[in-house]
Amino acid sequence: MEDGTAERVRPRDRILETARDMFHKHGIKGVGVDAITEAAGTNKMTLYRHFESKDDLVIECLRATACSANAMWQKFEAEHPGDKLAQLHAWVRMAADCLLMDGRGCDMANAAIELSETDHPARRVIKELKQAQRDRLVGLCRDAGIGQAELLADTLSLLLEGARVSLQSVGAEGPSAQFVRMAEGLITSFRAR
Amino acid sequence: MEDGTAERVRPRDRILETARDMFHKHGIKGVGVDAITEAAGTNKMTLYRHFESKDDLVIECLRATACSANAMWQKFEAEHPGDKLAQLHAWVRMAADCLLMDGRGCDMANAAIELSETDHPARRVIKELKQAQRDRLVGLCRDAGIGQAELLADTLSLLLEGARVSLQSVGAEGPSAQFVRMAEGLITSFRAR
DNA sequence: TCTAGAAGTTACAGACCGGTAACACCCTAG
DNA sequence: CTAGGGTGTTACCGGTCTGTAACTTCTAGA
Repeated sequence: MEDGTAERVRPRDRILETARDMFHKHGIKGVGVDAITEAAGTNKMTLYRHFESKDDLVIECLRATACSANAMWQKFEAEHPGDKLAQLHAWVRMAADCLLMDGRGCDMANAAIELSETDHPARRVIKELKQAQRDRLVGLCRDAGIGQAELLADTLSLLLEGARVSLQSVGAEGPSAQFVRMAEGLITSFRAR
Repeated sequence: MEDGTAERVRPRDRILETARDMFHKHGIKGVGVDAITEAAGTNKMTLYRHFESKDDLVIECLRATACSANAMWQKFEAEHPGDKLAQLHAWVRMAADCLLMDGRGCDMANAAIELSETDHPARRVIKELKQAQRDRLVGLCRDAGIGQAELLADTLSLLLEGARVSLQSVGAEGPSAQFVRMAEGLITSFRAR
C-alpha cells in the first residue's frame, strides 16, 4: 500500500522540518537535539541514524531553506512569465511580506553569526548558497534591463539583510518599516539611468 | 601610592573589556564565564562579585559598546566642527573601515540574533541603544540639510547593518564590498532632491 | 603594624549538552 | 509465516555550562 493519503511522513523528514522551524525560531545553539526529536515525535537514536551529527543536520536544514527559496523564484517566473521587471517587483513584495510575517531573519545569516568559528562546516554551505542567491538577483536585474545590475542587486541584498537584522534589534517600527519605499525608490532610480 | 603609571587595572574593568572582546569574536553563547575570567587573569568568583549574572555582564558589555560609539560621534564633531555634511561622510568612512577591519558585525545586532528569547533582559537595552544611534544619524542628516532625513538615515542604517551581516555570510567579496559606493551615491541622490 | 575588604583558590552542585550502546518492537516485502 | 530493516526505549558516557560555598591570601589605608 503506497498510502495515497501521504499522511505518514518519514521520521527523517519530520526531524528535518522540525529542526528547521526550531533553529529558525530559537537559533542553532538555542535548541538541543533532544528538544528537536521530542518535538518531531521521535527520538535521538533515529536522528543519529539519519544525520551524522548536529552540524550535519544544520547543514541539511540550510540546504532545505535554499530549496524553499528556489521555489519562490520559480513562483515569480510562473506568475510573471518573461516579465523580469515584474518579477523584480514581486521579489520586493515577497521580501517585505517575509519581514512582516516572520520577525526572525534569514536562516543563513543567523547561522553565520551564531557559528562564529571560521572553519565550521556550515560556513562553506552558507557562503555558496548566499552566493547563488546573489547571482540570481543580479541576473534578474540584468534581464530586467537595468544598467548597473550588480550594484542594484547588491544594494537590494544589503537592504533586505539589514532590514531583517534591524527588525530583531530595533523592532518593527525601526528602519525596516521603510524597506519597500527604499527598494522601489532604488529600482526607479536605477531604471532612470 | 596612587600608581601614576596606571598600569594596574581593576579586575572588574579587565573582565568587562575581556568579555567584550570575546563576546564580539565568538558570540555570547560561544564563550563561558570560565573562559572570560581566565583570559582576564582572574577567576569566576570575582566575576560574580561584580556582576549579578552572565546576562548582567552581557548587558554591561553592550552599554560599554554604546559608550565607544558615542566617542566616535564626538570624534566626528571634533574633526569637522559644525560641518554636518562632512560628519556624515566621516560616518560613512568610519563604517567602511569597520567593515574592512573587523569581520564580525555589530555587537548589538549579533546579540539580538543570538538571544532569541523575546523576554531576554538584554533585548530592552539593545533596542533602546539602537534607537539612540538611529536618532543620532537622523539628526545628523537633518542638520546636514537633507530633506528626507529620516529616509536617508534609515537607508544608510539598513545598508550598514546588511553589509555587516553579509560580510559574515557571503564574505568580503560579496555585496558589502560596494558599501561606500552605495552610501555615497545615496547621499548625493538625496542632496539633489 | 594592624585591620578590613577585595581578590584568589578549590571544590562542588545541578543542569544540559552531543553522541553511543544494547535491546525490544513493529511493519512490510518476500 | 518469516526474516530483516527501520524504529522506539532506556540507560549511559564524558564534557561543559552557570552559579555558589568556604576558605585563604593579598593589599591598601589608618
